[in-house]
Amino acid sequence: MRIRKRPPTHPGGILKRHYLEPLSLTISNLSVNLGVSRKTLSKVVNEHGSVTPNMALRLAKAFNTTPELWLNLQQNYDLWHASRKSNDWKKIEAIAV
Amino acid sequence: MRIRKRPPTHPGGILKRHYLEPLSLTISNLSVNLGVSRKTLSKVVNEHGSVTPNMALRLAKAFNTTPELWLNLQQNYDLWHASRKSNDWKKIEAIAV
DNA sequence: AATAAGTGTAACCCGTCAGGTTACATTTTT
DNA sequence: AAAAATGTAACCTGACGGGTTACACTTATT
Repeated sequence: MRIRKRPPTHPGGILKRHYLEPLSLTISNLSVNLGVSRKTLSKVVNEHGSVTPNMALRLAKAFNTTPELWLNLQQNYDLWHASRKSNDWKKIEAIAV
Repeated sequence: MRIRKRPPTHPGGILKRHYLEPLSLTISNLSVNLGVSRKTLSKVVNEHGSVTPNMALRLAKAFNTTPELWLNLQQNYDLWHASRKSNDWKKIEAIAV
């Protein structure tokens, strides 16, 4: 499988650069729109929090995207970090078919 | 966005029907191969546990698949259930562009 | 029939994380 | 200068991943 050297973009970065900034939306403002706490949204935007399925649904509604867009970004991010966190999985032998 | 009426297949179901049974692999057996506890694997197979990024890496190694295969199944499953769990997100208004 | 293997799951432990509220100090706008 | 926005700490609750041990039940296997 392909292993990137650089970490995949965190969904918070996309949210910030492609939505908040172009639309002049503040975190406080958007948090109200999304119906989540300012803290929760801030954590996501600053890449200290994850886009959960529930959050993905909210972002999708707010920005007319699919929830999968956000979840895929998060998934790639999580997968990359999981593959670095430990190396145990690398030693697993393929089941003979 | 598309809303399925029936819940997406849990990755555990795929694992069971497409890998364990055809290969006559037991849960105990595979759990050793994957390097996880029998309990953890049993929960996944019986759809009472999730495929985490770490587990996805293990399954991918064992069965020569991509980790994304397993994570996407889990993602679809989680998203479907999240969309049913509450309806708050449905009331969110799209940000005017 | 008897033994062995596989299984589901409960009880218990631990650590992590989502998400909320409140509060404070700092930065950015207006 | 005054107002708004922000990052983040402290604290709480609830959920969940993952591990071990143990028990009862089912399925093979001998």
